[in-house]
Amino acid sequence: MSITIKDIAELAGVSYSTVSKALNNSPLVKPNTKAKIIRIAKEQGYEPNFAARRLVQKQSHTIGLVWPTVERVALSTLVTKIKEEIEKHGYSMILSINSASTAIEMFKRFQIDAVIVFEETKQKMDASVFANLPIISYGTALNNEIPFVDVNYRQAMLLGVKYLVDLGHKRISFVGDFSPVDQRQIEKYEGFLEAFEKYNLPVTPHTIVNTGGLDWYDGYHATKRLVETDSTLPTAVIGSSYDISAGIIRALREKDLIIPKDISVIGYDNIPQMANLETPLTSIGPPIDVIAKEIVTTVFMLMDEKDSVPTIQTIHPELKERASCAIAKST
Amino acid sequence: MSITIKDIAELAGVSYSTVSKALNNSPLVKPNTKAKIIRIAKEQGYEPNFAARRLVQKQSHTIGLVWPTVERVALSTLVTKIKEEIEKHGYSMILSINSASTAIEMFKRFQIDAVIVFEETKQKMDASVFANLPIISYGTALNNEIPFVDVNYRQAMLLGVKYLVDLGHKRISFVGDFSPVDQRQIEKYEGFLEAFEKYNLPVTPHTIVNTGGLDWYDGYHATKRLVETDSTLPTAVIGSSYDISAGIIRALREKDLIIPKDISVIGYDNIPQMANLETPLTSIGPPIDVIAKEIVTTVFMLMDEKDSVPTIQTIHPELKERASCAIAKST
DNA sequence: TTGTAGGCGTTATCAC
DNA sequence: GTGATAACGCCTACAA
Repeated sequence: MSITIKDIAELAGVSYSTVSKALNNSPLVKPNTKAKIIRIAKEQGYEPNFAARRLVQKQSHTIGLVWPTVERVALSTLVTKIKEEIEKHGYSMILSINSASTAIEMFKRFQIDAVIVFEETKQKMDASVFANLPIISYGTALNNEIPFVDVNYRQAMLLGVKYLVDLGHKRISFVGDFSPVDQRQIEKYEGFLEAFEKYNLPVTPHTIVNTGGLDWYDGYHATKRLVETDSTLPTAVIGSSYDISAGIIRALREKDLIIPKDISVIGYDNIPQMANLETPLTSIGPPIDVIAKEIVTTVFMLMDEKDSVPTIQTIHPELKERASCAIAKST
Repeated sequence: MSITIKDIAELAGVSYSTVSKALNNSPLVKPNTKAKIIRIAKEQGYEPNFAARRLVQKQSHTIGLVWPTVERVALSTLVTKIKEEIEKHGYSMILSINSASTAIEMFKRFQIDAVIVFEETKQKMDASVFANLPIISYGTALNNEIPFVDVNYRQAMLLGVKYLVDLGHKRISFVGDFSPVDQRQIEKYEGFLEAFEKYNLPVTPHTIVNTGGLDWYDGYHATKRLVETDSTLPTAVIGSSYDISAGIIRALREKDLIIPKDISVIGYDNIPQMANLETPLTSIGPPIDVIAKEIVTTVFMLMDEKDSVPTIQTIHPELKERASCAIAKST
């Protein structure tokens, strides 16, 4: 049996309410007694029982994050950033890798104050699961009732294409995966096509390169195929994710194509790691910190007053210049 | 204010202790009343208050896992397996990406029943933090007082080298990272050297190849350098991790070396993904499921009776044959 | 400045 | 079968 404030009260010769006050650093207790009580508590290795405290206080000051797909790394940087952001608000973050409904069930047991969901698949979730629990989703809209932080992928592609066009590029390739499962990949693809039409770019056999996967590996192979054909190569390439872009760079280098002299490259995913690739990569997408901040801010808004939060919140992308793009050679 | 068993009691015209029993499906309450109570509870959207329950029950049936380095993927498969294993015991798993002491502090607030720690750095942790809390660490020994699940990396290397020697190989290279920070990498390296001496293998300029990092990337470059020298190539290579091995395969293929005809390869990390590489890789190390099971079993032992658990528990490696090794050509 | 007492929502132990 | 009632450990008026 662990030690409680009653035990301490006895040892200190005061009532346990005094102990409670002292331990909560209330100004209502004489410094002397306070010091004494605290000392005794330390000596006895007192550990507050949070279940009891929460029973009366109702708040855990903790936010739960549902992240069923740990094995896909892409979000790990974001998770870390979100944690930091949450801590700035004086809250803690806890993680579950279960599916959304199981995780939320568990979080409720812990009296979590709010939930952020990263679930990839659009799942039917009984509304009772998240009834009067501040909850938000990122990536895929979980449910039409749950506020959702979205990224404008289309606009990101537009930004990238425009940038390249302004540099004089015309033969631009999109290297990405468009498995129909992932809405985000599809939007990037569609965004590229839109931009393509908008700037009236010439269609070549290489305009769209399907990687068939999201690993560096997939980007590498796809690009390898691309550069090994006889037809005229693109002067610029847009990679649809960090990993894919890493593969692209590798494949281009192996073909002795100098970036950006021979070919320009832009990668999606605005994360610091882009700077550490073989060639520091100019990238598009909302900076990871911005996404984190947006998500966390929204969650706290939700906790304050549920109604003031829009159902969909869209984050706009930026373009970060690094060393992988150059003016197109006049051809 | 949410609804409690008292409210339900009133609506059902029974005492709240009866409601409690009914909701816990006690056989001590007449089916009729039970049904009625459950119906009312549903109607009212009753949600039990777990803080209150735990105040009396002391158990949360949840195990906390401390994993500060999400951004390093290597462990994610293991985390998932551990979660599954824990669920087999009817428990849940929850994750924190904070440092061990912060995470444990938080877990205690949630009345977690036990803790598993993946922390990479050996940190001084005040014993009071984990006083009478079942706790275990994996990877690096956290502290001499905390039970620790270890992997016998040396033996793994011995296994790999022996296997190759039995196939007739003599010129064997070790491609790995031995940054002094990571004890595990060092042990792999040392294990290789031991085996090397044991079998009296000839030292060549390529016996040891330092990758200087743990990414596929690092393995790729190191191997590239290796195969591009003029000196005689090894007939077999051991890669010290999954990612590094992926890089090795890539580099060998680019040099048009056929695996295993021209060169045999073994990779450390006995995970299913090894089968999906360009060449399915024969690998060494404890199967990931075995590690998970070992960790979880130990944790539950610890919860049952703290004293019966050895401080260090060592898991022994296995060798999984796939398609990357062949008999050495007689030279 | 300190102590008393009621309550938070459950479960568990008794009586009835 | 059902109902009081006492914990569980803590917080917070309010009383002293």
